[in-house]
Amino acid sequence: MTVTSSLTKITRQTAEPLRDQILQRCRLMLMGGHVVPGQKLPLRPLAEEFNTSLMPVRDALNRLVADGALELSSSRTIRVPKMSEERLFELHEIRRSLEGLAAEYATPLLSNAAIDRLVQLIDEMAKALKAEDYDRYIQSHYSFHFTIYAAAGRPTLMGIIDMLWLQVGPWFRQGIERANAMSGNPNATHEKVVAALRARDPVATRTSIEQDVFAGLECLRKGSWQ
Amino acid sequence: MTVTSSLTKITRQTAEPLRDQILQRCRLMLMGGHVVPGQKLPLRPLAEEFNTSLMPVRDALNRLVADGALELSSSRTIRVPKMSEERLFELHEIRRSLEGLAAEYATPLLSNAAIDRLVQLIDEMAKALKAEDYDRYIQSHYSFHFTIYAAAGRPTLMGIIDMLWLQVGPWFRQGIERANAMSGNPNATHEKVVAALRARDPVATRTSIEQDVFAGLECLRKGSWQ
DNA sequence: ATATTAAAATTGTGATAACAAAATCACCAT
DNA sequence: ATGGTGATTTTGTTATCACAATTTTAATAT
Repeated sequence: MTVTSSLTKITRQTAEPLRDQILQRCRLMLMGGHVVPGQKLPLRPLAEEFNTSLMPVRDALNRLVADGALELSSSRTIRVPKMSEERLFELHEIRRSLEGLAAEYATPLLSNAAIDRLVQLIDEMAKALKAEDYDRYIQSHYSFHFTIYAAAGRPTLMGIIDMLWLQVGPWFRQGIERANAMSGNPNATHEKVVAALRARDPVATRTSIEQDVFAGLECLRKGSWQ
Repeated sequence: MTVTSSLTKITRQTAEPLRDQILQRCRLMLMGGHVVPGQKLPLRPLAEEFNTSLMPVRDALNRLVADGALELSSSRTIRVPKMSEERLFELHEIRRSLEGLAAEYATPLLSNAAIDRLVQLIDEMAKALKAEDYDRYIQSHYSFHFTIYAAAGRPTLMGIIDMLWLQVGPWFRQGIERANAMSGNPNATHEKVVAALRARDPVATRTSIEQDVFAGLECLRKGSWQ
């Protein structure tokens, strides 16, 4: 039995440290929901799957612990955190505040071409939902939001938002899957965001992003996140 | 020549990892402004000063890099970041947003005893300024703010705020020293915060904390942060 | 069957060593 | 003095190993 499913080996590329390659892999696993809350991530089995020594795995996982995406249990084993209703709520409060801020700043700065791309991404999300291709949905959804946040030109702010997404990641997929089954429309708020951006109305953009974040919270809190 | 001034050695305590002890030391150095922006922090000399091997130092410093408190230069040496006016502004935007949020939530939760303690801390800050004891000022100032934020009962939010303070730390001291020389009164906003808390007025608390954050920014941006 | 306990395996932490890349220094020519 | 050039040192990264603590497993007694 492997720690994670289907990991291809890490190969030594000049310049890029193994640690960073492993970190990127782990980030994708978390963001994509390919990981079970509460699951242990022991260093040695992971290192064996990646075909490296302990050290780069240790570095990558410690980084994710620092970001709150993983946690050190009482006995120091590294685990995917479980979610409490309080933590879920808190994460979305912070998300609302910071993503609203980023969206507001992005409003005058986003190019028309970028806004067109947002429309494409909304379409892609809808298609992915219909096809129940949740990996693609999650990818498009991430692109939609971070296309906006990147335009704000606030690297530290974007880093923190990214950190928050990483913490919500493991629960996002199941929330989307359930919402899709219940035939809700997770794209309604996205269209409001685009409309506000088109109108170049910073406050409206902020408000619609805030609504989107809280719609996402509702989506998640209806399920079992234990 | 040593990397940092006057570091006592780290001794192996059962239970607490060396990494965490070193991390705590480095955090105090950064928060206290006992570190020069742009300064290199090479692993081996630091490990020698702490009397440990590379590994726990490496872990602690990598953690601080993850938090944005230190940076990896192009050639991978770890350094105390320099500050640009943009980054300073961005950090304070985020601080305003999140510390305002935390203060608002703390308003109904802070005990009367805690509010009394805040008044004591304001007094302590004033005395420390008069005595030009900036270490004590920084300590009291930190306690003042985080007594409030801790009461909000939002651990993730507090962690992010703490991370932001760590990033501003190296410039905070010189800002305070200069403001003190110019005989400004950095405590005026603190008294407004206490008044708002006494009145149990969440919006007023938020507003006064936001004002305090931006007063702090003004304090810093007047100087040379390069 | 169930609880207890001891042995075995597994875990993260930390030390040491090897390595390549980068930075530094010394030396020399101009 | 100044600029270049090669040798030396210093750097972070990674591998390997030792260790104590925890977890798991297995055996035993009730």
